Amino acid sequence: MSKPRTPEDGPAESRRRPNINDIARLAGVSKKTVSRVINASPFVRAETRERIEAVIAELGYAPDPQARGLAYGRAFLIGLVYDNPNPQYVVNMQLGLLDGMKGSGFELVVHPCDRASPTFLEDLRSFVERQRLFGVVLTPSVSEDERAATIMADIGCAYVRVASVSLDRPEHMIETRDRLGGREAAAHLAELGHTLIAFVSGPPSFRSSHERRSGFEEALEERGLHLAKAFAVEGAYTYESGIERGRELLAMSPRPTAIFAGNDEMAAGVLQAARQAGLSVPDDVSVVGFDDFQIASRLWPTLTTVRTPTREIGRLAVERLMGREDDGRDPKSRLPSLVVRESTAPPRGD
Amino acid sequence: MSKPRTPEDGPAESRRRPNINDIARLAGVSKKTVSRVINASPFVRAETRERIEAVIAELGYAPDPQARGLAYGRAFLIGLVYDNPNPQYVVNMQLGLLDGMKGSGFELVVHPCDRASPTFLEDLRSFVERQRLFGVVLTPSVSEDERAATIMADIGCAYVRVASVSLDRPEHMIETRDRLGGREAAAHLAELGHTLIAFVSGPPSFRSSHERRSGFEEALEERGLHLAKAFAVEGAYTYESGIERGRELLAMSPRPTAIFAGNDEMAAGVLQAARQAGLSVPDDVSVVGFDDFQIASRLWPTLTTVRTPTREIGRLAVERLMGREDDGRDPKSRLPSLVVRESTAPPRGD
DNA sequence: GATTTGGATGACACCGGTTACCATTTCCCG
DNA sequence: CGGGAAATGGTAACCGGTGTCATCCAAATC
Repeated sequence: MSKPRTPEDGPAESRRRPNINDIARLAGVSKKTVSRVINASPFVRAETRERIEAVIAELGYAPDPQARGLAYGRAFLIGLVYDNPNPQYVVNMQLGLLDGMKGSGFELVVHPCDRASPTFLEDLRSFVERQRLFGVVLTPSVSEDERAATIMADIGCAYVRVASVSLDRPEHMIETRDRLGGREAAAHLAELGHTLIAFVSGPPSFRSSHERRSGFEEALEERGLHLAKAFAVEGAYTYESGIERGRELLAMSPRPTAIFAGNDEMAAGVLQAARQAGLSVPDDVSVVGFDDFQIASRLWPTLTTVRTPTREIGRLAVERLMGREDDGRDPKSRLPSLVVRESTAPPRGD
Repeated sequence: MSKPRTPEDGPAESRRRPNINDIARLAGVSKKTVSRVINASPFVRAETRERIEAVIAELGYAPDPQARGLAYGRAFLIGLVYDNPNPQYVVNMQLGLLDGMKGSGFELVVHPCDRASPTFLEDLRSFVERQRLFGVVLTPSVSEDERAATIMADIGCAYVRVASVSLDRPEHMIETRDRLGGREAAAHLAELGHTLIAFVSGPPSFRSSHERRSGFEEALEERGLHLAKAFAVEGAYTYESGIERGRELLAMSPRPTAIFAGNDEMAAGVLQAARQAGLSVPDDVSVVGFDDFQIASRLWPTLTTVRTPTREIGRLAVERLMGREDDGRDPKSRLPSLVVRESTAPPRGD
C-alpha cells in the first residue's frame, strides 16, 4: 500500500474536486486547450470544444477562481466601497451589483469606509491592492473624492463612480442625475399651486445636496417661482436635522406651505416637526422627500418623494465595470421619478 | 536589451509589488523561513524573525491572499448567507462581521439567497464550493435549514449559524435568544397594568416567531396573565400584515389595550391600523415592537421595542468562525433588551 | 507542386505562496 | 567527546490555472 499515487489511479477520493488536468486528460487534450474553452477563446475547433464541454459538464467542473486569479494577476472580486450610512441605500446597491454580476464568476466584497478617518485613503489603497481586486464601484460620497479615483487608476484597478453628475471620463461614471429629481419635486409643488416653498438641503459634502437643490430651484424659476433665501436651509441628511430645520421653517412668518427635503430621512424629521408644531400635513404644509426608501411608505402621512433607482444604478455600474453593458433597457429606468403619496396637496386657500 | 531578466536585476519596475522571494533575498533567508514568519511559526529564531519583519515593513510587503489561498486549499474569504429582507438587519450584520474580521486578512463576500427558490440549496453549495470559502455565517431563516448546515459540513466549510435557539453543536451556534426579548415585552406590559394583551407573530417559517411568542406568553403566565387565543394572531413580519392584523385586533370586542408585534415593521403597521381606526397610541392602545431598527424612532409615536444587538451578534459569529473569540466582553451585550419610548403607557382607567 | 498563411494545439515556465521532506546546526546528556 | 534529539533552514514539488512561443496541419497562393 506504499505505492505512490499516480494520475492513472483516478481521483484520489471520489470527493476530490476535478481540476483542469482531469478535464484535459479525459478529453484527450492539453490543459491549455481546456483553458481556452473556459475563457471562450475563438481558436478552438468546434468539435474539440464540444468534447471538452461535455467532459466539463459530466464532471461538474468549475475552474478555481483563486488559481485563475493568481495566474491572471487579478482576483475575480469586485469591491463595493461606500460611506453612505443609509442601510436601505447600501442594500439596494448591493442587490443591484449582484444582479449585474450574476453568472459572471465574480463575487462581491463589501468595504464600508469612513471618509473622515485620517487613514481613509491608505485603508482604501491597501484593501484594493492587497486583494488585487478586479474593480471597484465607488458610491457617494466616496465617489466624489478625486483622490480615491486617482488611487484606483494608480493601482490599475478598474473603477466606476456613481455620482449625481459626471466627474470623470464617461467609462468611469454612472450619473444618478439628482438634478432631474429636484426638478420633478419643484414641478409637482408648483402644479399644486404652492408659492411659499422651502428647501432643506443635505450637507455640502455630498454632491447630491447641491444637485437636488439646483434642479429644484431651476425648475421653480422656470415657473416664475422663487426659492427665498430664508427658505433655503442646510440640513445633514439626518432625521434629527430634519426635525431642527423643519421646526425653524415652520416657525417663520410667513410660513412656507410646502417643504422639499433633500432626502426621506429629513422629510421624516420635517413631518415630526410639523406634528410638534400642531400643523397638519398636507393641509397646513406639504412635504416632499427624496429617495423613496421604505420609510417613505411607513410614515404618516405617507410621503410624496422622488424615487431613486438605486438597484438599477448598481446593476449598470457593475455591468460597465465588467464591460458587459446591456443597452437594451429603457434609459428612463435610470432616472429619478416622482412618487405621489399623501404628504402633498394644494395649499389651503385661506 | 534582449537579455532575459534575472532575479539579480532587482524589481522589474519600481512599481512591482514585492513578493516573498524579494523578502527572502533581502533578508538573506529562504522563502520558507519568510513563510514561517508570516504564519507565526514558533520555529524561527527571534533574531531571524526580527530581521525578516524589518524587511517586510520596509518594503510594505503583504502576502497575496490568492496565492496563499491556492496553496492552503481555502480562500481567505468569509461568506454572509442571508435571506432576511430587512436592510437594517443585513447592514448591521455586515458591520458586525467586518468588526470581527478587521485585521484578520479575511474579506467578506455577501450572498443573499431565496430559500423558496427550487435551486436554493444547489446555488448555495456551488457558491461555497467554487469559491472554497473559509467559512460562512448563516443568518435566519437560512440558518434554520438543516440541509444548508449539512452542505457546509459536507463540503468541509466552517460555518456558524445565527438563530434564536440552539440547533447544532455549540461551536456552530450563536443564539440570539429571542425568547428573552419576548419576556421583556411581556414584563413591560404587565407592569404597566395591561391585561387585555394581544400578540402578532411573525411567519412560522422563522424560528424567531415562535421564540418571541413563547417567551412573551410564558412571562405573561408567570404574572397571572393569559394570552387569549383570539388575541394571538399570525402575521408575516411585513408592514402590510401588521396593518391587517392590527385592524382585526382593534375591531374586536373587548379590544386589547396592548399589542406586542413580532417585529418593528409589523408594529409600524399596527400603529397605522390604530390611526385608521381613530384610536390613539398609547392612550387607547399600547404597542411594542421588536428589533429596534431605525424606523422605531422615526414613527409617531416613537416605538417601544426590544432591541436586538445584531451588530454585536455578527461580530461574535465571525470571531467564532475564525476561532478568535474574545470572551472579555459583557455577555449581556448579546441579549435582547427593552427600549421604552412613547408607544406604551398604562391602560386607560375608564 | 512548393511555399505561404494562419488556425488549432501543445510544451513549458510562471503566478506567489505552502507543504513535504531532507540537511544542517545547535544543544543536551551520558 | 560522541550520540541523539530538537531547532532551524533549504530544496523541490505542488496548488490550479494562464501567458508565451513553438509546432503542426490544412487551405490558400503562386
